[in-house]
Amino acid sequence: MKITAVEEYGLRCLMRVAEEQEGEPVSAQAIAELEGLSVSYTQKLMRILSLADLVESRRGAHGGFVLARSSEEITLGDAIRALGGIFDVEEICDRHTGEMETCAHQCHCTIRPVWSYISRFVVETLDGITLSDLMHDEKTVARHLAESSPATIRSL
Amino acid sequence: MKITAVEEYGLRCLMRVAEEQEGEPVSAQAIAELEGLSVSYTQKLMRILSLADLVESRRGAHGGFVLARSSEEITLGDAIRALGGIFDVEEICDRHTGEMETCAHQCHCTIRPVWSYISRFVVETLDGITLSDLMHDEKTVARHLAESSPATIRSL
DNA sequence: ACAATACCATACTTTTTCGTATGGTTTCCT
DNA sequence: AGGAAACCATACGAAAAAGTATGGTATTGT
Repeated sequence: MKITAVEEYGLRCLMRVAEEQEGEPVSAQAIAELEGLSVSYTQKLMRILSLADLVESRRGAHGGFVLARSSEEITLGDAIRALGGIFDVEEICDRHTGEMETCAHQCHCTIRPVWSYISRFVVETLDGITLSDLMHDEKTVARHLAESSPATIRSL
Repeated sequence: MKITAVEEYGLRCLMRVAEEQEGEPVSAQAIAELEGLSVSYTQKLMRILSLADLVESRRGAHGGFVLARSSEEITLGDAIRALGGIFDVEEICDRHTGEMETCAHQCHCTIRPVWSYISRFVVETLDGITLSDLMHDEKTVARHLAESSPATIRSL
């Protein structure tokens, strides 16, 4: 179970835009320097975020990217979904080899509810954290996590 | 955030061995047919499980694979760790591009505790479920998950 | 107007993961 | 003994992901 490069770096880039205090656009060039990424790659990541309507782009001199909504209105869940998404039970079961018409476990799959449980937890956790939350220090975020215990994960 | 093919199929193959009631070895050929995988690929997956000491192999006629321990003593966490592992915060931060000596967020990384929290939850959940648990029907597993709410996830 | 800045869109290369193929070794059975 | 069953080890090819490059378009400022 892995976090992809696009998710990891894309989220970092998004945070750089969110952290801009004056509301000025942040250029891909600037983000690339801050994160140690190439400008090309940064542009690619920003385009994904732009197409997902998480950031708005401004062309031309002094252009760059600004958040499409306030940092309180964008959750980590929004970001991760845009950048690749969280695994889903249906997706897992659909990825069977072509030799069988349908998932070998379709009728009697006991692994399914485990993935379902975990992915639900992850989605709820990420949806409960906004970019604004992340702009505080680690302890604040940790406290926020501990206090926001997902309640619905018990209802399978 | 994705579950890899090796994790998915490897776990299924392991379950097929666990489900063998008589304690007879299950051949890669037999597992391949049950799961709709090629024999080659199944062998590769079983080798991973074998090197991780989750299964033992028996060569020769009537050979195959048996669990190295009882199904009560092998957890999903053991299996996933053998098959690729769960993402780790250190691993994420180490995967920065070569242009910077160290992670751009080293001193002030607020995303870190979120991944830490999630990975901890996943590890605890998977470590709390044995292959034996999975050999019951979905409802049993679901109930088991709901009842075994990880307690330590709050202590960051 | 024109040059500089910066995003846009797509194509390309490299790396990793996925899956297959092959030749070899061990064990069992007759 | 000898052949068949089954794992072992590695090499190979295909597909997906990661990352780069390039030519183009829009905006700003002089």
